[in-house]
Amino acid sequence: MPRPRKFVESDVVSSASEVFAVHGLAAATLDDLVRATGLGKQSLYNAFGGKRELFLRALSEDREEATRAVSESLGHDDASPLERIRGHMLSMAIEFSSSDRRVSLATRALVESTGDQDQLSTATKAGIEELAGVYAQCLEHARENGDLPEDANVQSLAVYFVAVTRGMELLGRAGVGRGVLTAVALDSLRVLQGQRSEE
Amino acid sequence: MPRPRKFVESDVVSSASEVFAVHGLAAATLDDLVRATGLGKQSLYNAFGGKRELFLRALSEDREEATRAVSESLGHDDASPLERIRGHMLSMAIEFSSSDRRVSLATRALVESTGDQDQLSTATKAGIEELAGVYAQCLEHARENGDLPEDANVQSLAVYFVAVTRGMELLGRAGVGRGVLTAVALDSLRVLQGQRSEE
DNA sequence: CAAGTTTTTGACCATCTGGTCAATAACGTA
DNA sequence: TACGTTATTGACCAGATGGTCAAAAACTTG
Repeated sequence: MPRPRKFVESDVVSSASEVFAVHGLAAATLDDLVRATGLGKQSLYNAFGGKRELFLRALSEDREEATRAVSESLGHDDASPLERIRGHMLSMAIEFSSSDRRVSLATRALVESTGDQDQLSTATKAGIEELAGVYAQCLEHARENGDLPEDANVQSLAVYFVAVTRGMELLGRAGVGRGVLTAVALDSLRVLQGQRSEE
Repeated sequence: MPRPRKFVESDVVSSASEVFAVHGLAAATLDDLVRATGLGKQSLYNAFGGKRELFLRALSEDREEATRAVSESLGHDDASPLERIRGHMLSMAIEFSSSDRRVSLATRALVESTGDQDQLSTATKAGIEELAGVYAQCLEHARENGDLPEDANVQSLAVYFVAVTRGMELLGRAGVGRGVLTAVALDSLRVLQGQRSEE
């Protein structure tokens, strides 16, 4: 009976995501979003509720996408777990030294969040933990493989890799070149070598 | 002859810096700055030129301060170079897990910069390189000490530590706890152990 | 084909933004 | 003490912002 929507929600969120990745939450104007999505203001409002809510939707989509991508990158059976991590970090170095002005929505959310408990930072923290979980899984496999010592702290190493990638993202955005970023990625992998029991 | 200023420039920049660290450039309202600095809008404008210019001043002060702090932290003779880096990273873990909502202006500048060549990102890149230089110096000493292999890539390791600290900052802001952050810091140091010649 | 429901459209608005202007105040000097 | 110079003050502004409203449009079903 009702008039059907002309748009697909996920497409709209995607377009919005793009805008947010370039401008951030505060700096993205409602008009940017209207232009990018093709919807009218009111339609946007009806479907999502406002700029902030739309950002949260984009953030959660981004989180899913990021997790999925890393899972795939680390989950293949084509190489040993450690080699997969290596490949992953190297591809990150390439991605982050691309020239576009995008910043992951997670980083945006973190930087633009205002409170300790607001949706932005809690959502992002959850995303970080989710991502760390993916790394941890791969590292755990490595340990079972004997590529990592028995007592390696898989959990903290996982968070460590999240931190390194975050840092690489920022450096890339600062204009640090691909060569340097790749060297950083390679350096970061050394924590996995010669892990001796001491801590 | 002229009427003297009632304020000290560096104090004003400091107060402004505080505001920017909490809100960012775009989100900090001129009114916030007026309130925090105690100056009138026009005085601010006379002395600095505008919000953006004031931010750039704050950014450059922040950069000096950051470099100075790290230099001091890494430059003392109280311990071996490697131990100093260790101490530094651990103190970073503590700093970044403090609960205030500050974000370094460098990170702010990076995230809020819009172009490839704008002042924000170029200033920040210079800051990163400066910081990396400080790390590099300490690492070089370590190498001379024999604590690092002859062929260790001091330059890229230096950038690596900048990346890790940047990542830790973000994670800390996301609410990752002090214990985890400390573990990450300790992990990050392992790249310095067992550096064998391979690359 | 008409009714009912929801989307869409585009005009509208109160508020706040960074920034400006002209008038006034304060100081050192002559 | 009067003058020249600069700082300060507070009113002011054009533009943009996120958000809202009421009317029109579009589709499905009975």
